[in-house]
Amino acid sequence: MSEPDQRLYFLLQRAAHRLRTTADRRCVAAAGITTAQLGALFAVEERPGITQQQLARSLGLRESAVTGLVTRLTTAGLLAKRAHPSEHRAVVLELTDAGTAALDAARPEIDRFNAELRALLGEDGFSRTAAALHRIAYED
Amino acid sequence: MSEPDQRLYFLLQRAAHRLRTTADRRCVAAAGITTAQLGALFAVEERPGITQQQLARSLGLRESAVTGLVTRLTTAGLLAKRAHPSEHRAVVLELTDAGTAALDAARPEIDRFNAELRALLGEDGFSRTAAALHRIAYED
DNA sequence: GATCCTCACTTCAGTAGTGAAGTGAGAGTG
DNA sequence: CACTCTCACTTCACTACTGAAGTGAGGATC
Repeated sequence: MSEPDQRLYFLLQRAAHRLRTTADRRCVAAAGITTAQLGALFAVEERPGITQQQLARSLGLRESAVTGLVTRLTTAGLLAKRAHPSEHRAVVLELTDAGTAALDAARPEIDRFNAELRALLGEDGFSRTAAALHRIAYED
Repeated sequence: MSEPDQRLYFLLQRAAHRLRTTADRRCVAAAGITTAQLGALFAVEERPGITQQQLARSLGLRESAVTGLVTRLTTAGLLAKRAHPSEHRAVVLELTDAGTAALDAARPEIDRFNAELRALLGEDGFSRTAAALHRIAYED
């Protein structure tokens, strides 16, 4: 047994990058969208009428990143922007039918992906890792 | 106790993204480079004379990504490209003095960062998480 | 000696993000 | 009624990736 790699930061980036590229490939093949776009669609599904600002907070991104993401999704016809009823600056987001369809097409693929991850780490390792990542992601 | 978040993939991306942005900010403040660039400098320090192809493999990136990364680092004067003695296509990478200096300036900052992570997760959580991430990053 | 092949590296278009600066309609204030 | 302020959202320059296609000097083949 060699000593374990102590640079958790680089390990985390490596793992995240590897997972992202393979998940993106599979997700694009299954539904024509990336996992970043999928995350946005999930958030809108969960909270229809969400604003871009709220979406940014929910995804942990800056508003400028969301502007680009939403632009790509509306251009692709998966998301619709409408004026907010009371807040003149705000925009209200909703899934189109195509957006719902893409979500449905992607769901089994990402479920499979998560299941593979669970099998790789084992039940215990999976939940322990999830807890640690949750702590890192949402600390404070 | 609410049920734990089961979507490990999104959790991992969230955690990686959050860590990356804060680490990048601190690393840029301390040494004027990003953590991606720091990773490349580390790899070259560890194996002077490495080729771009080997660097790509070592970082888990495509060669096209390394072309850009190396270009930015040579432009910044932190890395030097030389012709490979025997392989006419290959390029040999070495740290400049400024590169070594940047590495030295960044090292305490990333050590501090890792220490904070270790404190956040606890000794056990840290090593268990590192093991899980290692499995994900280097599976097969 | 011309021809083909190999394969590090490069280039290009696209996605995905930061962070700083800008925009502009509506609310609040005098 | 003009005047400023607020603040979602946008824009811009940049870093950082992928994946597919291109480049070109040197070795192999005939």
